[in-house]
Amino acid sequence: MRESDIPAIRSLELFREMADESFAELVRGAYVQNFPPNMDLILEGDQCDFLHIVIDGTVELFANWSDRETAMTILRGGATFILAAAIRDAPNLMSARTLERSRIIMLPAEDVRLVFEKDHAFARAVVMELAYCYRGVIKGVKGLKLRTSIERLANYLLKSQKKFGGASEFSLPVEKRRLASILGMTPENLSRSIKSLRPYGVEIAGQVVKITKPDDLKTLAKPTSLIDDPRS
Amino acid sequence: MRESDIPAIRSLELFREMADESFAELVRGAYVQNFPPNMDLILEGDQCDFLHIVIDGTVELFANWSDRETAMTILRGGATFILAAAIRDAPNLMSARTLERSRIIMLPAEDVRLVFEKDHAFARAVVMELAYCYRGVIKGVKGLKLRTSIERLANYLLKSQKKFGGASEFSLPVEKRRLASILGMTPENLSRSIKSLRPYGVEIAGQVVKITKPDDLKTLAKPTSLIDDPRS
DNA sequence: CCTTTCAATTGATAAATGTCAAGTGAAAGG
DNA sequence: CCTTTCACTTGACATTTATCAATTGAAAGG
Repeated sequence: MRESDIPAIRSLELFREMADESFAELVRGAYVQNFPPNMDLILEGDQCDFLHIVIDGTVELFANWSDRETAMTILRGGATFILAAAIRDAPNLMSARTLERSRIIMLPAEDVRLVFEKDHAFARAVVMELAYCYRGVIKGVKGLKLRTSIERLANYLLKSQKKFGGASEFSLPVEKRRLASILGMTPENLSRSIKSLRPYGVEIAGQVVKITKPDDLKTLAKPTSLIDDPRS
Repeated sequence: MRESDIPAIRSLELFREMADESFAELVRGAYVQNFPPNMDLILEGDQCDFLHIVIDGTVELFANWSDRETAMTILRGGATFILAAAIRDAPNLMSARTLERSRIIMLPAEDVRLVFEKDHAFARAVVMELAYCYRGVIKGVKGLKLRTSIERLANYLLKSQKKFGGASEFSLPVEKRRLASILGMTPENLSRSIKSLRPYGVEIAGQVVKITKPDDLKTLAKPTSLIDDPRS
């Protein structure tokens, strides 16, 4: 791995507070690698050998069952994945692939467990990260079970808008078919759902989203921090 | 709290390995209380003041949005809840109520965070528990997104059967309407789904489930450890 | 610049799931 | 023992969502 990657890793929340010595031990066995788009990184069911961290690019976590596939989440710079499996030394519950060319750190899971045993600050950070991820998934389940697909889409758009600083126009950061899968619907239905949001001031042309009546959209979406706010 | 409760708590995985001193500190501020059935314990959105542990009885975690409600999970003796919120000092994402008369330990969340800072063995146990819960929810999402409601029911029945030692006859441990909500369907649809499993050797009379053709049922359910095995 | 490819869309249809309105039946309470 | 209550069931129907089959359109590659 490049020396120049180290400060970027160190500054991630997961590694920020740990002792220099522990960090060195973690980084010693680390790989950093560039992957082309659409490259499989991890296969569901495999033993978890590395904790992965996305430095740059985009990674999709997905799962299969009986000829079906669903996107679980999409990760970007700074996100870790397969932390729970690495810590518990358990098989991966999800597969992972790159969507764009991506730069990824791989820390041997065994090193992670060893350092985790020794360094309390790291253990603390792991707990915080895991609790954060857990809460994220719970919010996802609430959305899936309590909302229709149109409501999920409406809330997704409002969330994206917020992420882009509230601009009334922004660009979808994922292909629509992946977005459909994330939201738990088919691409065909996403198309139709988008159309059905037109009366609420949503215009989507290609990747460009324009929200002209945010208040009307909010009336439909009824966003709540307990589902839609990624922090807290 | 009663002296007699202490060994039971101590023997839970979460507290088994921690130092005596830390355990004493945790237990000092703890409450143990008996609640009648159908008693609200926690309200979604409230700040999290206590880590809860079910000693005896049954607790339902559920969530509401816009006049809708869904059951998230059902907990029995030994289970902890609201751990992630307690650790992160964040608002509860789910509400909780007792289903039966239940005996519950409540540990002040602040004590949990304090002891967590000091006692590495406890921190380690918290991480293991959180990672376990995280993986449980991920399995739930996979079931919801990859399976139809009949497939979810079939797998639920097989899982229950396993829990009861593989007996061909056992009793449903929850009301059907709650089971329906857990599985993400309406009570009406659960009734019909049960009927549609009759060709696969499933007979349900009242609470009593009889599985006469487990192999046929498995062919339909296609259980996989990556969704249906609670451990690993 | 043309061709190819493939995501996205659209329409028609089917399947899954939810809603509403009655009924049934078993358990709890008087 | 009777009444009441309420979970559960059933049937009819509505809605939501998925599937299948074309078609469009934009981006990538020769």
